[in-house]
Amino acid sequence: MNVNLKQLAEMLGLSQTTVSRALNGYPEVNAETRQRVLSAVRETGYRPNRAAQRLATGRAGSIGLVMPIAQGIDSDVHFGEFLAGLGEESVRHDFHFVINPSAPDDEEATFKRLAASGNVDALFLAYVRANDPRIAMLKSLSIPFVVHGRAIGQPADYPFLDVDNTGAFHDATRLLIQLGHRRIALINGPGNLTFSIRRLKGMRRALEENGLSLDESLVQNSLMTDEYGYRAMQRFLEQEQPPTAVLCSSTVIALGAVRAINKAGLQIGSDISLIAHDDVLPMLKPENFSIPLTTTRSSLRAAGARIATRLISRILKTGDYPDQELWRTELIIRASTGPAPKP
Amino acid sequence: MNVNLKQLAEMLGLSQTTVSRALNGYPEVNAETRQRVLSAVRETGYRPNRAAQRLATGRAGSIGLVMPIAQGIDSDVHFGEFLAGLGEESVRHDFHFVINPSAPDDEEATFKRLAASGNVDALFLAYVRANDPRIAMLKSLSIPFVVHGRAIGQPADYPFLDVDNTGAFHDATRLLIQLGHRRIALINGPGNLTFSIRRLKGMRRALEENGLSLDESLVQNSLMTDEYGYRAMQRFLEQEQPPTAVLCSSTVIALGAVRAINKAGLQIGSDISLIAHDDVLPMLKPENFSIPLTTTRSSLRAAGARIATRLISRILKTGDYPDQELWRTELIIRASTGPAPKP
DNA sequence: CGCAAAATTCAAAGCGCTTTGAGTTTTCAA
DNA sequence: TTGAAAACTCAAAGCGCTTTGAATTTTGCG
Repeated sequence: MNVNLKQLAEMLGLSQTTVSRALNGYPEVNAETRQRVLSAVRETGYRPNRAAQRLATGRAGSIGLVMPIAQGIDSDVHFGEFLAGLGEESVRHDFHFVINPSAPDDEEATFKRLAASGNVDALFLAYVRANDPRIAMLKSLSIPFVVHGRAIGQPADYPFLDVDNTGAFHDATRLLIQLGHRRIALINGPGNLTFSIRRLKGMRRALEENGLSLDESLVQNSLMTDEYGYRAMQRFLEQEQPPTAVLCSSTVIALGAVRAINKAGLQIGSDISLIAHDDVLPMLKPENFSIPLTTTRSSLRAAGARIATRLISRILKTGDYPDQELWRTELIIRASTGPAPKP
Repeated sequence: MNVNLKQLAEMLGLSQTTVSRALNGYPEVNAETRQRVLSAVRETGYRPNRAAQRLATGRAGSIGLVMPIAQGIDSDVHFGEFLAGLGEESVRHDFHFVINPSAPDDEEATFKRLAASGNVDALFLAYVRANDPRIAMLKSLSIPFVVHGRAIGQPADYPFLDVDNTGAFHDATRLLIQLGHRRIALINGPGNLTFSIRRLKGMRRALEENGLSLDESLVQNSLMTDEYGYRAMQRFLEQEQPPTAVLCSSTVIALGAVRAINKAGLQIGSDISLIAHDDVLPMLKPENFSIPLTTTRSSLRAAGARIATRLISRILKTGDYPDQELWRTELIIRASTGPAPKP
């Protein structure tokens, strides 16, 4: 049914060597010969056997993901969305995944095992923590990797793709201040993850630049779920001096926050302003909220695709991508932000 | 660094054949010899080269997923959770994934391509639609597959794992009727998916068994998101004769429904009862709702793991699992259900 | 004991691809 | 025209495993 290289070469009256070279873009093949090969491929539907390629080249043709099974992360919407981007791009290059779920305390061992197994030729790390020991470990592993995020408290001398979280929340906070808000709350992601830390930092910086200081009682760290968003917002609103504005680290959190605000009988955009970070989840669009949300935006799916591209190009040694990227976010104004209410 | 079969065999003074057989559980190896081999493996940390195995056996060692990128499905929490189960189990057997995102109208072609590529030796299908043509296509493909769900309107003569959706919603509805409810609403998943169809059917049957009939205006089909749950519930409550109970096809939907109910100033469990289907999403536990939810429960992650087990056992021709499984759900009573309010 | 049968073990042939090192043919300046 | 360099093409050797078919050793029974 399926032809293999040998048969293809025979049909063309060429050697396997030449055909293989023609296919893999080697320069020492006559242009005309290459055309003949290519059109034969089209006719026969020839597809190289990946296992043979892998064996011959020593490349595994797959990327290792360690999927954290810590509570609330694994089946996180955010992770799924990221995965979609990664998958979309990988499949284009015929790359596989090895998804390795792992408990947090076993992650380092899992990475090592994965790298040693020879089953993957690149690794991917996400959910970076403050001074993440896993990065040093990855560096020692002599296998390409890209980190989604950046550590804190250690030199950024490794390949990463990160979103400018500090900048995003700095800009969002500044906007709120310009609108007259003075008490601003933050419903953040888990406190040990660097993106949460940086978002808080951006917020704090903007406050300080305007002579304001952060009220720690208006900061909440937790998993980014609707439920936590709801509870946090409710707690904030129960304070003697409730905030007039709130930042949410995800639209999923915003979902709960909005619910609490509505329940309290307050009007979003006038009584209280809300800005959420938008990962561009197709299932939760900020413009579909009853009051469309002002957001800082950065597509998680695009990030996944980009990381796949970079990893694959590194493996195949093609193309030339920057080793470190910091994506700026866009601040998009919708109806959930407005001037601070008169006291 | 890493030993290979040849070296291992040399160390042991055996032939590659014998070592290979010892490792793969062939019977014609002396028990003592096998022990020697096994302990040598432990000492050297020998791991067979998967690419070579794949080439030699013709098995790809991976499972193909077609990840729908239709709006609202791809990065669906439910899909992520399922994936976690699948991944957890696969990695245990050193199996890979080929995740192939695909637009709905291109899915059949994607499956075919995947099967023909030789890159996968089993396929997996989810999000089954009423008279799903993809099943016939899978049957024609001569590659093992398991369907998550079941079609409707064609013989169930293929391997599947399904949840008894009809039974689940039948039982839930019956409970509500026993509690005195007469007007019961349903916020369902997409109307073209079979699990939605069966849930409606279960509900309808329970109603009819009790001399009641379904009010079509109390049924809503849509993506299973918070937002749709909210809107549907709101619409129901605006009716002249609002329902006194509602069934939700997912806890995610329940999230929105609860929000709408609260907003309307109604009390869950007394003014209105709610039962949701619980996929056991770690991020959204029914017992954590402000009013804990009564649910029909069936773990999506467990389903993923089970499907992986079955597929792998089929590929390796080990073990012996049933070809068709229908999982019953549990009906768990919590505080969101109560007697119908007096009219 | 002797010999056929059963129990082990082995050498060698692939699996389908890449790549090395060696031709063979063309091209082009002298 | 000629010879060296440039441009192509090729045969063959792996990559590390499984598996076939044969060889060797043990076992069991007359």
